Amino acid sequence: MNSLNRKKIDCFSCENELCLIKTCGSGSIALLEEKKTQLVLDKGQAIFQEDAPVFGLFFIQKGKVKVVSSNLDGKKQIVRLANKQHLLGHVGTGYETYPIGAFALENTRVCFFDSDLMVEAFKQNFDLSFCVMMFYSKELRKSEIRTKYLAQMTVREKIVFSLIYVVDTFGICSSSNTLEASLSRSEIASIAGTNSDQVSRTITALKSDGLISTDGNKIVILNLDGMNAIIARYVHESI
Amino acid sequence: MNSLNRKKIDCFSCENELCLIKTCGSGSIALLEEKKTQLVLDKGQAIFQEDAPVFGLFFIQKGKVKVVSSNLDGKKQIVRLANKQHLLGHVGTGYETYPIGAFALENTRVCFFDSDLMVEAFKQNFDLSFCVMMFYSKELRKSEIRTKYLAQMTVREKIVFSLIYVVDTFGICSSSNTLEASLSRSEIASIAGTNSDQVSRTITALKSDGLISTDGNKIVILNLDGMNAIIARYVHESI
DNA sequence: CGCGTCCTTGAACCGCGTCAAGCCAGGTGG
DNA sequence: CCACCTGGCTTGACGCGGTTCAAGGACGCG
Repeated sequence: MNSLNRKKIDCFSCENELCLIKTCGSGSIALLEEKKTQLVLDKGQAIFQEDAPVFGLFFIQKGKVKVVSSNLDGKKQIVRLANKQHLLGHVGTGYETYPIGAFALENTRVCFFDSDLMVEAFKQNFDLSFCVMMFYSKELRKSEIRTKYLAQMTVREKIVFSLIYVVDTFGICSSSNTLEASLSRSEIASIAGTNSDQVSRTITALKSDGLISTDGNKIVILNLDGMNAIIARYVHESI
Repeated sequence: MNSLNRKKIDCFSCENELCLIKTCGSGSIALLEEKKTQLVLDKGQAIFQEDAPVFGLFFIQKGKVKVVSSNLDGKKQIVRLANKQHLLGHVGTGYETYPIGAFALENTRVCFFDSDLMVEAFKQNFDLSFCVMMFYSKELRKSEIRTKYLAQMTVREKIVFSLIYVVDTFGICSSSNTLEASLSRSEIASIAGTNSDQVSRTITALKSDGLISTDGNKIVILNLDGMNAIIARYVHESI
C-alpha cells in the first residue's frame, strides 16, 4: 500500500537537504535524532487532528501535506499546502489551542520533535532559530496575501490562483506538465473557498479556453502565462 | 495636531512593557537604542508603503496600526490590525518583496531597527529570537483562521467577526463600551472583505437586534455574547 | 453486476455587489 | 451668518454571480 519503507530514517542519512534541522551542528542533530519520533502515513491519513492540539514541530521528510481548518458544520478549508521544505505545528506553551489539522496528500514521512526539545535546539543553534523564524515570517506574508485574494477575487480567479498555488508549492511534471499533486475537485474547492460544482464548471471553461486540459483525474497545465494573466491585477510581485 | 511629543523616547525610559525589545539584556538594548530610528505619525499617515519594501522591524511604542494590501485597481484589504504588543515588517535578505503597507489609525509612535541590527540582536539574545518567532507563529495561526472565516462566512457574519476582531485587538472602553478604535465604514468593510454599503446595512440591522448601538461615529458594543453566538459555528476555541 | 464515490451539468433561487439618490456634519469663503 | 461644497453614511432598487439542489454519467471496487 505505502511505497515508503516504515523503518525509521535517521537525520544523518536523510536525503532531504532542505530540512531545517540540517542547519544544526552535528552535536545537536545527534540529540534531536535520538529523541525524535517518526510517522509514515498513507494518502489521506491525519498527521494531527483539529481537536488535538500539538506542542512541537513536524518536519516533512518526504511527501505532500494539506493543512486544514473546518467549522462546526464540518465544512473544510485548506489554509496551507506544505512540502518537504515546510514545517507543521507550533512550539506552544500549552495554554492556547488552534483548530488546525494536517493530512497527507500522498505517502508521507514526517519527523516530530516536542516543544522542550525544540526550545533546547533553538538555544544551541542560532541558525535553526533564525531559519524557523524566517519560515514563519514568510508564511505569514503569504497567508496575508492569500487573505486578500480570497476576499477580493471572483470564483474563476480564485480557482485559477489555487491551481497556480498548487504548481508553485508542489510543481509540475516537466515532461507532461501535469500537476504533481493529485487533488479532488472538492479539495481544490476548499483551497479556493468555493464548492466542487463551481470547480467543475470552471475547469471545463478553462479547458475550452485552452489554458489547461485533463488526463484522467490529473490536471495538465497548458498555458501558465495565460493563467497568470487572469489574476494579474491582484499581483504586485512574485511571492 | 499630534498629542505625542516628537522628542525621541529611548528604550530605557519607554513605558511600553510589552515591547519585545525589552526581552534583551541591557547591553544589547544600549546598542539597539543607539542605532534605532523613531517615527511619530498622525492618524492616517503611512509607516511604510506597499511599493517600498522594508528590511527591518518596526516595534509599535504607542498607537494603533492597520496593515493593508491592495490590488492594482486600488481596492484595499486590511490583512492585520496591530497594537503596541505587535511588530511590523520582516527581517529580509533583500531578494523578496511583498506588497504590504502599514498606516497609523491614530497618533502613533514606532521604533525601527534595520535587518543587520536585528540579526545581531537575535544572535545575542535568545529570548528575543524566541519571542519574535512565537509572535510570527501566533500571527500565522490567526491569519490562517481568518482565511477560513473570509472564505466561508456570510457578509453579516464577516462583519460581526470583524467587530469582534477589533474588540480583541484594540479593546473597548470599560465605562461606555465603545470601540477604542475609530474606524470608518469602508475600513470595517476592508477588514471583512465587503463594501461600505453592506457595512452600513448590517450595522443598522445589528442595532435593531440590540447587539450594538452607535454614538456619533463610535460603535458601542451592547451584547458581545450575542455577537459571538452569530459566529459560533465557526469557532472551536479562543484565539 | 450492483453499489458507492466522484465528477459534470442544468435549473432555480437569492445573497450581495453595484449604482444612484438623499442625508448629515464639518469646513471654507464670501 | 449664510451659502456652498465635500466626504462619509444610509437606504432603496436592480441585476448578476454563485450557491444550492437534483439528476445523470463515469469510474473503480467488491
